[in-house]
Amino acid sequence: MPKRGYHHGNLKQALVDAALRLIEEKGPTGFTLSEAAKNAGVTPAAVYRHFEGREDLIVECARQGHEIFADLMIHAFNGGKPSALAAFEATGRAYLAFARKFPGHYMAMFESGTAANATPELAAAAGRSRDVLENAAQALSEHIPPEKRPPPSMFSAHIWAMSHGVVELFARGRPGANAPFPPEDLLEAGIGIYLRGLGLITPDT
Amino acid sequence: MPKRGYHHGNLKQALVDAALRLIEEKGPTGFTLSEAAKNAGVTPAAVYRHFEGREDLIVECARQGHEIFADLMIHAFNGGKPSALAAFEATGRAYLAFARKFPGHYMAMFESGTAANATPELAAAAGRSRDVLENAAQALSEHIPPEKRPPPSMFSAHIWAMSHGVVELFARGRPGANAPFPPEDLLEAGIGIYLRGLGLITPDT
DNA sequence: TGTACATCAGTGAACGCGCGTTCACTGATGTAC
DNA sequence: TGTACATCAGTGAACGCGCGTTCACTGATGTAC
Repeated sequence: MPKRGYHHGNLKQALVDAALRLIEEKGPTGFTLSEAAKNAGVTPAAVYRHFEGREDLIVECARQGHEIFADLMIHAFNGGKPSALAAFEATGRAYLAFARKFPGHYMAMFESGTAANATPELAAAAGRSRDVLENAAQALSEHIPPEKRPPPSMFSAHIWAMSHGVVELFARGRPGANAPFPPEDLLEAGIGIYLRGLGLITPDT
Repeated sequence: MPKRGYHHGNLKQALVDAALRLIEEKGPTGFTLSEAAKNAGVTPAAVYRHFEGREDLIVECARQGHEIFADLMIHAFNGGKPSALAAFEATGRAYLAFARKFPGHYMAMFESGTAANATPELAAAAGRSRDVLENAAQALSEHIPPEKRPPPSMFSAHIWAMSHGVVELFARGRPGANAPFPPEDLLEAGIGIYLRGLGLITPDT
């Protein structure tokens, strides 16, 4: 029901959406409160009815991102079924899918320079998505021969680092960036090699 | 010889240094031309004697970064001695050492959002440092059993992605970021597992 | 159903600020003779 | 060595701009009776 009179109806979310679009276009620091307000069809001053200021708006973007992220990852992991390995690989693919599908959220979460503990709400959401990753690593870790088993948190840090690196270096529309391979393939192959190094995939697989 | 009269003497480099310090402190977009000029003890207008503008100054920072980077990596690789593997691992460590020691350069190169081909000089420097990485990967790649040998450019992309990811996620002084391990150890272990997955390290090593 | 009124969610004008950039200028330096 | 002069490398004032934020305000909505 798009009334669009004096009152907006759902301005808070409209501002978040506008901010996300701007972050996606110009990066987290290229976005301005005034422009977000304008894109939402509203005066800059109206923003202060819903947020404390510019920073607070970015924090809300990041928070929503973490919620979506955690949900997607939980769904992909699927309780470790059908196998710990398959679930783990699905989780890796979900990471990249999230970065691709929600670039504004991704940037707000990991590239905005906002402290992960800016607000209790953000800290909680960020903790939740970190836990998902670590749980997936933990579950898989039990299938690793003990003598070559790294701590699960190191394990998940490796996967996270490679995923993040692929996103930043090869999955962005950076001008002049020549992605040698589709990022999905690149990441899947990289994780595959890594897991083989842990003895989780047999050489003949 | 610090004369410091009306003429500065080496303003161009002083501006680059000031810009790098600011980028390091506040990120690539938090830096302003005016502030860089002030830090170099000079009027903003003086910058235009040496650079076309703000963007041009960042590009020069990135260019110098790529030169240093390539030199360091070439030195670490050391022509593949004493062994392709050892040289490769030294190169990986050099990557992280560079990011740690020259954070301003690193950010200007990889996080500033400037096109890699903004100027021919920058493109040349960036190409040079990319080639170093790929050559190291190429040399090592010949020791991989052919049936599990990925294209060298994919190989180097994996290592680069993991290195970059470790830098971004765990080696920054991000507030609220709890690095579970020293980044050096994290990266070394990660690359070790990856190389084992390629059959380059025997399980007993 | 109608009216009075409190509350909510916007407006729009104003502010002070620092930015990037331009311009005519001037002090310092280097060179020719 | 001294002088005239071209060139270089800076100054400082000015500009227009968009920013984040504040403030008193007002139109729209919801609720009590």
